Amino acid sequence: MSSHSSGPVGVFTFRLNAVSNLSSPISYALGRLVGNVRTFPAHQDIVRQGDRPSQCCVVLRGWVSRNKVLEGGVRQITALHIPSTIPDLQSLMLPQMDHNITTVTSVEAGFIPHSALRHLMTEFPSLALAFWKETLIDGAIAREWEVNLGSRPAAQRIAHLFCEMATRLEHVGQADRIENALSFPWPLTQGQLGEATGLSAIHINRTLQELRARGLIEFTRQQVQITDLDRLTHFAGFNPDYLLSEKPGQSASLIDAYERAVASI
Amino acid sequence: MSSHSSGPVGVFTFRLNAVSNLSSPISYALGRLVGNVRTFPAHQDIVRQGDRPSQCCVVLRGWVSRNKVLEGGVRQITALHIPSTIPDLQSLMLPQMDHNITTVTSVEAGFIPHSALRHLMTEFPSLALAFWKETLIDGAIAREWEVNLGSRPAAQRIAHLFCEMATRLEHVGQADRIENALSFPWPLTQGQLGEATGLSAIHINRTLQELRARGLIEFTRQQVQITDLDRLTHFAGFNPDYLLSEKPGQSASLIDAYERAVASI
DNA sequence: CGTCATGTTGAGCGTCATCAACAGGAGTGG
DNA sequence: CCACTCCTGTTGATGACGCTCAACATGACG
Repeated sequence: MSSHSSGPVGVFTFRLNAVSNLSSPISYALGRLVGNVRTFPAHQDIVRQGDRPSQCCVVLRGWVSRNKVLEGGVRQITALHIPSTIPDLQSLMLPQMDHNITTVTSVEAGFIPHSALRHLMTEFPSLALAFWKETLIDGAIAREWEVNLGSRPAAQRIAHLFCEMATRLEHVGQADRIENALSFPWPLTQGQLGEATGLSAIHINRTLQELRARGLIEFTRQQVQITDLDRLTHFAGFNPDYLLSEKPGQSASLIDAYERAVASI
Repeated sequence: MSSHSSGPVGVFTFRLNAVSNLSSPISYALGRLVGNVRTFPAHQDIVRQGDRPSQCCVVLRGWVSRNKVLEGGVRQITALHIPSTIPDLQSLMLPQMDHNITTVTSVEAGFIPHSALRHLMTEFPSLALAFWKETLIDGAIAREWEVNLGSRPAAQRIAHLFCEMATRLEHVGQADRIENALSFPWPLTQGQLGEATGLSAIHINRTLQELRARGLIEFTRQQVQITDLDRLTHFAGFNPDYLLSEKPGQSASLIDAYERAVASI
């Protein structure tokens, strides 16, 4: 537990320890680098396609989306990010952003200068491994979204997204489970859900009604309730393996060993 | 230039230098680790979903696809890989594969044991940065595929894939350019093209005819010819920036500096 | 025998339009 | 200061219509 665990940065350092298996000194140092914390309103770009950031953004509260906008104005959401992640970490290695980072809800975000991150990476080489692993998991999620967009009909596509977000939210303690039922906040409008699934807002509306009629999900404003997770999982063809290809803590040994090996040179 | 540059491993070490900006000693060492080179027939899995590989696969000749198969038997191709890449590099960090690696053509592939890669990464910490960067570029390509699958109509979707592959192939010298025309090998059947774009094989067939009728592309068996790259680029809404978010050689300074910084500890 | 080609049919989904519900903000009067 | 209205923008809901694309044919070509 770092001294930051109680503030807004706490969720960040907590995740670094639990999910990314970073050792406490590294996550503590990272947490201390987060500065310039401020609040963004909903539906606002934090980073834009074509930008060349000199700092990275840490999401501390709220949801953000990765998205690209086509010439015609159509927007495709390619990923959803929940708190404690660094959505534009790639700008450290790829200077020009290929997509936008946009707030979904009101968002509290902090910033870490690239220079500080680079310095910390030379001090703790295993940090690069942790970042690489984060990127690999993002990649696995992106692949599953490709399958969703390319191969599943509308109802299953929406259901699959709900399954994925339910799993990810529960994993960071932001979903309430009672037996086989799961409820969690859902800040996306039907229009945004359409942008994420490649469907029109109208068709989203009708398909949601179908899912409700089947008794698979319920909506109370800003909140989704999955009545029977097993049924929804089966309906959507959801397999959670891709979200965390290993049990938490398992890769700690690799990262620790790497740290010791480099330090001993 | 390593001593391997003339053999099949040459394309691998060449790309490590040119694209990944690895220094010659590292790429030379990596090239030496490639062993057990053998040839796979077309349409065969090299690595399967659920596998826990203990080695990584280096594609030396031919094309492979990343793909996932749904319960109903529908296959979604999420990425295409051309020679000189390591498609299952992620198995170093995420032990369980979330997707299949399948040959498209006949493929020559070599293998590097995880243990050797891990050892080399402790010897050259900047190798992790290079691998991370590769993963980030893969991620940028995956995002563009998500946009393709979710937001573009059939004709533009296919045209966009042709633009992407033309650019990537030309980048490694496997496309012939004459003025504004570009021709390159195209080993995918119409069925596989459908699996990559989320369209039925029949609709692929008809849309290809439409593209031919518009004079945008021509087909000779196993070969695609883009008659006017600018026109096709405009038609598809293709912007090549995401493929290499920087000019080759630009990130060499970061990786070199990282190598020196860690070595000087 | 796999791949490409071509016709027919219909389901799935997009587009356009309208309407209700709701949340702010400005102004008004109490 | 608070309550009430009016206005406006956003979201969700619903109907009518048309187009894109999938499903199931059946041949033709290597």
